Amino acid sequence: MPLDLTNTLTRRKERFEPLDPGHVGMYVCGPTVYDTAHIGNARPVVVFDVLYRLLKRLYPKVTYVRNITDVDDKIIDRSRASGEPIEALTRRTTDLYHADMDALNALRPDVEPRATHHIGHMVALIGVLVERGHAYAAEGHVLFSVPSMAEYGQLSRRSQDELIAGARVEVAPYKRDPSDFVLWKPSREGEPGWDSPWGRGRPGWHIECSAMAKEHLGVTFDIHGGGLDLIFPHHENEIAQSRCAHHGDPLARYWVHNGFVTVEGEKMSKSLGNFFTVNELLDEHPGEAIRLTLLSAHYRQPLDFTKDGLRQSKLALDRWYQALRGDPAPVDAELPFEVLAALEDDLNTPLAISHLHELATAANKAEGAAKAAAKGALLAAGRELGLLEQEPEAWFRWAPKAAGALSDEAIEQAIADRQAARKAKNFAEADRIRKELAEQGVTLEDGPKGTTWKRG
RNA sequence: GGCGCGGUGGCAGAGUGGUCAUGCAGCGGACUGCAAAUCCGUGUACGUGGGUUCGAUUCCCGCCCGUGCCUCCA
Repeated sequence: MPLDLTNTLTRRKERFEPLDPGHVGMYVCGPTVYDTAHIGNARPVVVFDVLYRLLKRLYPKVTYVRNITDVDDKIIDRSRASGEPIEALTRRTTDLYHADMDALNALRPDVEPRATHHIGHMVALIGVLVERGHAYAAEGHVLFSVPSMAEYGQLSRRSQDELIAGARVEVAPYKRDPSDFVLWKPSREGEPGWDSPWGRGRPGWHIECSAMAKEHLGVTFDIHGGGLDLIFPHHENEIAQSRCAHHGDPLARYWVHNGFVTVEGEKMSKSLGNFFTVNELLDEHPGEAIRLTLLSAHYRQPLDFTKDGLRQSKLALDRWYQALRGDPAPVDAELPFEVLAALEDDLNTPLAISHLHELATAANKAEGAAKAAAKGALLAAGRELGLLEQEPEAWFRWAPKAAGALSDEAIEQAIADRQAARKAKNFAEADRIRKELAEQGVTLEDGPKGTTWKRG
């Protein structure tokens, strides 16, 4: 089965054909490490993690590159405001980012280049652009000359006239054209800076991705991903820089963009107070529930992130883990065809999820060897989505961080007491214990093989 | 203003030119000491007005509503 992806370049769903079927390259724009990741940052991570897993299944080798932007004005501002040195700030937020994304079961990329480790490549790239007349130096800055590239605007479908008409913000005096953008800017005393032919300074935002993508994936590679909002100006400018430096060769062949996240129907913003960091969500919700919520809408659709959505995701996972409970499922089962087909059709994760529900129903109904096989199929399907990666019992024992939850031992003891009461037909006492546990968020399930329990 | 996306049953959310999404919630049943979990059954859904068609939620046009981007925000 072939893979189809919606390519922003053509605005159409296209058959994915890698340059080299033996080795697929993918670049996704990563975080600027100045603050903890919020739920909007997590969506592309999870979406492209699903794509990465799928590509690894379909092709013998995949190189997934996701950068860390560790030089940026926001970092400088934050450091200045808090007094935390830049190195400490970027290291701390990078570590937290890793921990948070790990908790969402996102695989680490194969390469995670840091902008500060690629300044030399950026300077070299800028040098080529200046040499070829696509960039010019002015007042310590180096600017990309947008009018020098006839095809500028293809990805975002903007004509240069529109750009100029839309450039209402104040235009820096050193710009020859209002749409020109910064490749290199001067650093003042106390700001991070590197020596360059244009004086001590630091790179503009877009150039790092051009430089690092070239370094780790070559001039032209297969897939470039990121959030919808990056189409313009970031990706448009990356394309301009890279193509003009590389004799017009394409940068990426497939551009894949995920939709935005809103929270309870509103755009997420700090002023509205609906700004959720992944880290604080993880205190109250299992990582897999957050991940499933992010995958419950198609990646190109807007996603409204809600408490109720999280609750539903938790219930869905409860259902699947319930189906896996008991005798362990075989871990080497084949991925069910319909799940693979859903993912290959432009990463249709909601459809894949509906198949997981059907697989769970089938597993619940089956008996004996057929049950084991059905559980294996469900497990394989879940794992393909980066879900169902823990033991069912561990899942059901999960407790929110803040909860003064009963210990597992206390619960087990209460269950034993209740069993004794039940055996003595003292159902009033048995029900009292069950009610008491229920008030602590613990649900009991009496089965033929004894009583099992779960939190939440 | 320019470019774009979307309006599906109580909720979430796929999809399709002509019998089924799926899950949650609800209702009924089986199972259970009672529950929980599980299973079975259960719903005149596709913003609106036209058009194309034997037939449109699905294609085309208009309208209404919502929403995103327009220089450093994933």
